[in-house]
Amino acid sequence: MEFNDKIPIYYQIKQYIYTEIIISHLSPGDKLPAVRQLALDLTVNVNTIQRALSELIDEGVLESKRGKGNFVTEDETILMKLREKVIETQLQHVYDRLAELQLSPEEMITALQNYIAKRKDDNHD
Amino acid sequence: MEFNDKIPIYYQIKQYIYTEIIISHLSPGDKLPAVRQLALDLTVNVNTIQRALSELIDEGVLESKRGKGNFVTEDETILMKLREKVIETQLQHVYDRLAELQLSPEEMITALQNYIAKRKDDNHD
DNA sequence: AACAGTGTACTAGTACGCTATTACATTATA
DNA sequence: TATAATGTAATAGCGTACTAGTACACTGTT
Repeated sequence: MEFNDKIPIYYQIKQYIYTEIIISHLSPGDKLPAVRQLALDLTVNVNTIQRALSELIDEGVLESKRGKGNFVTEDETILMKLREKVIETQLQHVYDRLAELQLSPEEMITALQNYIAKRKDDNHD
Repeated sequence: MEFNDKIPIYYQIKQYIYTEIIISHLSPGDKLPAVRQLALDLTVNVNTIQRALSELIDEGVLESKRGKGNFVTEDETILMKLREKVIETQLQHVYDRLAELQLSPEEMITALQNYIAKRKDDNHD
């Protein structure tokens, strides 16, 4: 896994787990890989994994069962809003930044459309 | 100025200066406030300002004149591409993140449109 | 009961970003 | 020429992120 060196690794791991849940690679009640295994997979230290997981546990996204493992919560009210919340955070970020650069909402839409079109031309995907 | 504590302050200051140039609060050849003044304005240490400025100087966006001050470059080729480059970086970021979340390009557009509509409803601006 | 697999906690050490402070170099000005 | 204003450099100290290593607590299995 590639990490952005401007943002704490534990924070990026949180985003990664959000993603895994949102795209249903992890489902409610699923057991996560063991912390030592995650550390190997992501080539970071166990403590860094633990830092990320403990925050997710505090948020109620994960549940920890000592001796058993970490599990995706089965609390529907939390999971239902997760996708919407994560996506909205991204949109808010790009909106705020482009607004700083004095783009109008209409210009933001066309800028994104043009960017997507350009990617297709460049065989960017 | 408010800083995101997940990203280095010097890096956010770079973004701030990019913005000031792009929206023409700073024009080619303009003198920046003195480093000590900037430090006061942004309530950070002079060294942190210096860290940001030295990278902008390396990039050719600013020019340093010892004893005189720091100035926006008059090199048109650099400034011409600055706006496009900064905006594209933002679009790339949101595109990549939403693609991770398995949104199609079409869904990204409508998601942004809906977000903008929602902001208007909420009197968000 | 013993063992393996799990999460959790703690310590020590390294690196980096930031602050505070001091000093120095260059330029313009009084 | 002296002084003020500028950028530049260097040091020391602090907090946090990360790593490495060790130990402990709980659970399930043999």
